[in-house]
Amino acid sequence: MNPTINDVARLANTSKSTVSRYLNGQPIKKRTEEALKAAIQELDYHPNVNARRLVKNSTQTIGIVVDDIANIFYSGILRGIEKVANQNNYQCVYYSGTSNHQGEFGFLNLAQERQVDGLILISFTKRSDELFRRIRELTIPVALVGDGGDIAENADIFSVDVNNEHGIKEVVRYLNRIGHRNIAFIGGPDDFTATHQRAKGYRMALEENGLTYEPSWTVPSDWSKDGGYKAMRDLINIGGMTAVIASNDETAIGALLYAHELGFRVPRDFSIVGFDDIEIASWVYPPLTTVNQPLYQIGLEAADGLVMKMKHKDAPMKRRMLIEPKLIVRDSCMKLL
Amino acid sequence: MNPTINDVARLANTSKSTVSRYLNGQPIKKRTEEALKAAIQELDYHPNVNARRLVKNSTQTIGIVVDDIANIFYSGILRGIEKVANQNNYQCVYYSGTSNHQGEFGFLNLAQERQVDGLILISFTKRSDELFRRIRELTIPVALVGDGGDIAENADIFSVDVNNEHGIKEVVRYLNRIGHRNIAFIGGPDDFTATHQRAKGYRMALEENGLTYEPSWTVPSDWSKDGGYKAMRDLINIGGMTAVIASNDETAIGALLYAHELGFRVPRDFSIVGFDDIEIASWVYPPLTTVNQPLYQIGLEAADGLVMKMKHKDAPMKRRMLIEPKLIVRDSCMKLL
DNA sequence: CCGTAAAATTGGAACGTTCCCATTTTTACT
DNA sequence: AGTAAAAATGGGAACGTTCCAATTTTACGG
Repeated sequence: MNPTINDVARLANTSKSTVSRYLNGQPIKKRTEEALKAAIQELDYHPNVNARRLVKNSTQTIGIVVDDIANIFYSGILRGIEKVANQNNYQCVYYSGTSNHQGEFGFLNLAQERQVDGLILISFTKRSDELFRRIRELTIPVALVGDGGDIAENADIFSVDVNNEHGIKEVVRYLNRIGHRNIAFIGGPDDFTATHQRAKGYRMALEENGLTYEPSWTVPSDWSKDGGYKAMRDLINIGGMTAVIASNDETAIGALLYAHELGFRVPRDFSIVGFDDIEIASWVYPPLTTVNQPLYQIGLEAADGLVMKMKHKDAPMKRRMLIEPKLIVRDSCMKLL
Repeated sequence: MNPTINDVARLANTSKSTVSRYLNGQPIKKRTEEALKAAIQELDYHPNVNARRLVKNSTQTIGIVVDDIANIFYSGILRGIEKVANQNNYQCVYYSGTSNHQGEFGFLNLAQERQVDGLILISFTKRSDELFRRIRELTIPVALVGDGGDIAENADIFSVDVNNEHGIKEVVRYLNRIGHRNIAFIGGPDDFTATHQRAKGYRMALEENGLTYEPSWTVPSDWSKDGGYKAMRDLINIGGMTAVIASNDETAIGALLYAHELGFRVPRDFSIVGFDDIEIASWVYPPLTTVNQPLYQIGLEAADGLVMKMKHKDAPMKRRMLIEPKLIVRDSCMKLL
């Protein structure tokens, strides 16, 4: 029904081999090239990608696995990946874990059925040992966005992550510099590795700056706006702090909302800092001081490492990459004194 | 290198045909079934999807074309589509127009190379006649999210859109009911069909409610936060209105920000309404009254229509579906009198 | 235990490419 | 013009499935 390479060959008075060579950019005599072009146009021929993939045993495709495609947070990362993929003539297919009914490891099928030549796994939650075991059995290269830990490093899996610890330290240093001595901290959910890294950064930075650590000023939360709202309520009940570091922007915005509702002014009564620098961090009032994660760059690096490995199967994979986030000062902190 | 169906057959002492039939859920004798299961496990066999696609000339895949995957606005729609797709054993592949260097119609390749069995095009900008011409030449079913217009309707292309006109009318009615007589309007960019529908709804609703139309109270904008900011500045310079309808939430938030910066209080000094009900509409202060677009449902409907057509090629395609948006009252409007 | 109908199984063609290798054509040079 | 080398071409196998027609096995009544 659809025209095949044979139909083209017949019409152009040549052989399928020649057509195939032409399609793949190999040299062809001028005269036959003209004829081929005409024939292809005439028939509206498009190569059947499935046949090609079968014989080449490769799909020029990168599988991108995310918890939820629609999560705004991944946007920048995806853009970075797509950029590199397109530059190198790879296609992207997205696999959203939650919506597929094949369970946690459903994405493995993408690899096992030879639908993709490489895989990028994006997740910021703690990854199980089982996961690494399964990945290691795959014959295609895999790159991780988020924490891979030592296991990944030892298994020829490339991982790109942000230096969370360092990011929070920057925040504490900044607050200290503008006069804050009493700094509270709103934590994240336990299953995210960033939660622990950020909490650790907070503790260490207090120490490094000679600020005392008051246990009741650290309250756990869940990275949601409502969680931040509640956490701020708890903190205000305890009282005594002049600044609050929320370990992500959404929580910070929740905290901001609660403060507003209680009639407090930010930053006059409380300085608030977030983390992530999501787009809307600058949309709230006052625009939020926060830590920018270079998501685009993260995507770029992850894809770059993967593509390298896909192109040169024998090349050793890059190991691990820690990207430094940057403090973005807006209007949600007040200079004391 | 990878085990094939033949390897499985050999190990289980049967033929590839039997294996194939087993894999496709057809009846098999109990004894051979056991042997097959064991062999498949033993070899860690996974069917090669490309071979299957070649012979079946079908991929069980839906292509989803968006301007930009990362656009938050599409999130809900994508979730709806994925839901239906998964329920019907279809896979989704996303094609993001802008990042691919194949030009405006690059997505056509997905269809022409037989990578997908159906296509959902998501876009809210005006679609060109050229586009419809090209779509009509495709041999696979296509569904549209956004305005298809009469052309789509006449070309067996199913489209799902929101009743923008009606949505804005609801807003005007509501504002009128709580006492507003002087209502301004911030428009959207010209190339979005929703822009015109919403503007039309505004004009018509004023008339229907006996409110006078003041031309200078309609200012065009671009659906960005900064655009809303500037539009509000213009409006305040003109003055006289008690309420402002922004034709999307992002603009409304920009307007809100400008009002705040100038020291006005919302809703005391101005009532502001948005459109879309994006997630953060409830994150700003005050939480924004807006019109909710049932994005999830839109995705559901679009996918449902497409799947129907893919399963029964002969069935007539659904025509056009207009979904009614709903007014969400939050705290950004004040009751007058 | 045979005959027969029904059920299960099998071998081989087909899907549309790529790629190898043998053959033919073209080019370059004496 | 003749020849060697280089370039272009064409035929056919291979990729790993599905599906059809033909064959073998099973089930069962007599």
